[in-house]
Amino acid sequence: MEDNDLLKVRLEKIAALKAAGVDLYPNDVKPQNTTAQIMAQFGDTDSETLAQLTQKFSIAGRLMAVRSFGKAAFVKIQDRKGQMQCYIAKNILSEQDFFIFKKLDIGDIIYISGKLFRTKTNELTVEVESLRLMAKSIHPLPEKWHGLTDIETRYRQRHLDLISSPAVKEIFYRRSLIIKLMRQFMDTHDFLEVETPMMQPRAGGAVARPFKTHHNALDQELYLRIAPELYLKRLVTGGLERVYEINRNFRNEGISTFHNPEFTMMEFYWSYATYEDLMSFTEELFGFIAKNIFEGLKFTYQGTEIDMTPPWRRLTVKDALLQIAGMDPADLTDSTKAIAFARKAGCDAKETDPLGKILMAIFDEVVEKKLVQPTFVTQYPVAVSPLSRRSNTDPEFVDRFELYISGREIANAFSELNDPADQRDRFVQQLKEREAGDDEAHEMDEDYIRALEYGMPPTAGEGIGIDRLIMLFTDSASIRDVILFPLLRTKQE
RNA sequence: GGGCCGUUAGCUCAGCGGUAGAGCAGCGGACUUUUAAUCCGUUGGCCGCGGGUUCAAUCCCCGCACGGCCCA
Repeated sequence: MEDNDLLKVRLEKIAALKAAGVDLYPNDVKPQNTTAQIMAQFGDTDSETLAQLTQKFSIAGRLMAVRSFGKAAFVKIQDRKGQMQCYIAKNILSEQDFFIFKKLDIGDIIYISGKLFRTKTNELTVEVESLRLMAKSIHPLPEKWHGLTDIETRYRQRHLDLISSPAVKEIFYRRSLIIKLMRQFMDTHDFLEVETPMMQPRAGGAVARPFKTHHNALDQELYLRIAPELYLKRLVTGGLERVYEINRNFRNEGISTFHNPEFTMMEFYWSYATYEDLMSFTEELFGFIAKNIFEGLKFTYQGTEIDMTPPWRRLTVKDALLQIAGMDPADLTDSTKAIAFARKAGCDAKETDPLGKILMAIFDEVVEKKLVQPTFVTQYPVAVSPLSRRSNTDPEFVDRFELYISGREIANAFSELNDPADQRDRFVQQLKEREAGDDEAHEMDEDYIRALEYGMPPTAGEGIGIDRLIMLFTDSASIRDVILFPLLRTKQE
């Protein structure tokens, strides 16, 4: 299924260019300027001053528009930072260069050089003195005005999306900036950036289904990691004390506007800190990013103003269930009552489930979407937190929080469980749930317990979903809009 | 996994039981200061795929594929 006629025309042009001795894919010219740099430097310079300039400028990029008058033309060249208008005139170019210009198509990569001037309408423009074809394009680009709107094509052929939509390009520039800012913030606070295994013999550190793979030489099953947690805490035990990792996690679960099977997470561990320290730290980190991007702590996400001014709301899971879900205090301690409430709220709950799990199912169904402004939900049931430290005030709950913004979980953090005996008990409990049919329950990890037995300092750790954070800071409705190549089903012909 | 929606020219979209339309892009022509340039002319379609209903299907029905949104 090829665009036959359009392709044929371009192939004829290629033949004509070749016959005239034109190299279609040279690599011997380097542009000395970018469109953005010229604009920044001469955007305010008047015509008279420009006319005095003897300096030549050269830019390269994709030909995006041609307005031709026969013997002259205005064209737009787009490079990584923007677009610039250029003026082509037959009496300025060499005969060969003008011949090449006439054979160009929108979408070709070209190089031009010349002097700057202002047009009648005062637009800063390069008067082209010489021109090179740098790479021939044989497929037509999306329409110039509407651009590319077909969502499937946008994700499958992201190059077309990036070429035709400056707003998309802007999102990925901002994504890079946000991650840079996070690194800067962590480095400033004396955290060490590390990399831990993506392929693990046991997929631990979170509650999720893993992807499975196989190493041939070792003849061993391996899992793509669902979290780096257990490795990062080994490093804390090893004395690194403050570590962070920004990298991909893989979870073999459904795809939605908030879930991609591979997603980016920043996880960090901070010795001698508690989950309460992490709340303040998170407020500072998010504030640091927001101030750099928005020059303030308030911004709009999908039509709703989000205010990141600290301190953020803090409430316990229990209080959230009482105040927001409208549960009765008796429902929180009685499994039968909790199950009845859960069923009424429309979530499944099995009689065999521990109470804590049932409560969290109600939380996810009823409370989550109502937490629009930044909110730390604290004190999770121990049953759903196999790696968190028990609370000193109530051992059935743990010193943990999840951060919700715009009704979505953005971060998960807790004071780490560093008592190896308790950790073993938790793993044993998880094994029981696995045997009861919960294939997401955590596996036993003897190596990890052994590491804890050497003594891990009291530590707090946090994971922040980078893609979701970037959605928030780019006002994106879908996680696919902040991931360059989101997973799609392979198309079969 | 379920529900709803979409798939028509390279792109953006109309059409809707009687055999395919527009704009942009392309091609030919005019034009040396345009800004989605303009003006004249013009090429281009397995109407996602497979069945069915019908004298006749892009249109109605069923299935499939891919995508979107919502739900689990």
